[in-house]
Amino acid sequence: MLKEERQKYILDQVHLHHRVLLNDLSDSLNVSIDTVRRDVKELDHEKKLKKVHGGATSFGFMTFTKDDGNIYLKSKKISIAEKTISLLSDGQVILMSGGTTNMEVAKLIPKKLELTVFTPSLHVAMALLDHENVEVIFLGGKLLHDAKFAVGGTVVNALSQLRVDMCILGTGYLDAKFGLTEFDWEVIQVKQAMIRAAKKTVILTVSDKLHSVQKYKTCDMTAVHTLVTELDPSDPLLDTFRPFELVLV
Amino acid sequence: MLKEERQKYILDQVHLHHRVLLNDLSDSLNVSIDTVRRDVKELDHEKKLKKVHGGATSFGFMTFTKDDGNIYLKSKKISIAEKTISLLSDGQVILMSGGTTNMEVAKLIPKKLELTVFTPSLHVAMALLDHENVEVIFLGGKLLHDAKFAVGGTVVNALSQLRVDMCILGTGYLDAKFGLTEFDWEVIQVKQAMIRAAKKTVILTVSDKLHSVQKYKTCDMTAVHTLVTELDPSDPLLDTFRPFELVLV
DNA sequence: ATTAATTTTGCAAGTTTTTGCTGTTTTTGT
DNA sequence: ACAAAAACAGCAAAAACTTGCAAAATTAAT
Repeated sequence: MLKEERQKYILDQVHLHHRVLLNDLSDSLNVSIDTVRRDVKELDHEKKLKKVHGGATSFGFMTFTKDDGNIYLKSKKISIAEKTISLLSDGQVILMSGGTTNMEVAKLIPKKLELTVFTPSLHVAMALLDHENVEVIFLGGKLLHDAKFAVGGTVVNALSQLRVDMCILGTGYLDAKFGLTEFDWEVIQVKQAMIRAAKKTVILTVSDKLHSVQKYKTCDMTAVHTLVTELDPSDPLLDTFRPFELVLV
Repeated sequence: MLKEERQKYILDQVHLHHRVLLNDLSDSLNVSIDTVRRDVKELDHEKKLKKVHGGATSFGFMTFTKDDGNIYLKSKKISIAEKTISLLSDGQVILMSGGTTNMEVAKLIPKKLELTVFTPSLHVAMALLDHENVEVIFLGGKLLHDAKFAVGGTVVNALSQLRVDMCILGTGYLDAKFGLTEFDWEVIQVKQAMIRAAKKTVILTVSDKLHSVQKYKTCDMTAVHTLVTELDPSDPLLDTFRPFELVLV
């Protein structure tokens, strides 16, 4: 197994579980603990994850300690959020999924902007309610304990009766070949319904999550209209996505 | 378990409950009290929380209780919440409205209690999601900016299809003659639907709100099965409510 | 294809961290 | 003031980390 594959696997595991133990990694990768240790050390140095005693955690893990080492990731997300907001205009009706990037969008919406937002995310809803001129409609359903996100038939059903201007998907992994993928089946159902309900689909993703594939597929790249990352639109990392009819913001 | 996980759990608990006991932490984390003590000491040194004798508190809580003189009100509500929890049992399906008293109930639910809870309140939903064994279903709809509470046809509609064991109404003013009253018309609609959907109606109210009347009426006293206040059930202040078939907790 | 240079990997010895336990001191409530 | 609970300090075992080094694998060059 190549070193790159290993490190990618490690990153995926960290993103998936928010934390990993070096022992588990060494076990499932069939390499010595030293090798894993070195890999994690490297990834930590590249700010891709945070090495801790006995394992590693993702930056998003520490929800309450905002001023730790994840300033990099946070600033990326804010940059993405700012770009996203330029896509919005008065009177629009939009859908927003969950995720920390969408949270930043919700927080940064200008006070004067008049919007109607449907969302199944508790956190996003909460953040949106700070804005007097935003009408917030929560898509109710069974809530996932970890993601604070509503899933299930009620949500999908409610979405099937909507036809909104835009749908902003926050989390998720993106790959030119495999499209948008996730690791939670129930979330997939909701996101697919969101895409169906919207005229345009906007994907927000930090560049770390580009060229990554997870277990389940939400949609093809052809379903995506706009891709927002913190990278410059001309960045070569985005080349594989150019064949599609995307607006790279 | 990673040290980081532990500390995150501690921080989450502190932020959620505003105060934690070292013993409880040691218990639920399955580590020695010394380890918890060291963790809290560290977090205190990092200014993430405030260590106090026997436990820790969040910074926000301290200022809240000191500046606001409402420690009394808060302790009243906690007392009410504790009484309310004694009404709950494993496997029940219940409805919870919003309000700070219901929030306290949501926070204080024992970790082991298995419940299914429907609620239109963002705050209550958030607090409930802390409990692994509680299934939380959010009743979606248009959210009120101030109350963080879902109202409107969707909520009422969803409620009309439910038949649950109990409905716990948190806010509201109570009077023997005029029944339960509110000042928000849209909230009334939802509460009425909640009462219709439940076999039993439980009202939580601090004694300050007894014998008060607001603009709109939710229901008569005859619709109420149980009344929970911080007062002793034999308190003469409750005399006017005794003619009704109430359980005074 | 073979050899040399470079990188990567695994191992062992020594160091540091973490954790639970001991007994002692301090704090708290009555 | 006294008993109970909590905090502290020191200690020892276990787990995790570091470093240096040699074997193995990968890459580059002849």
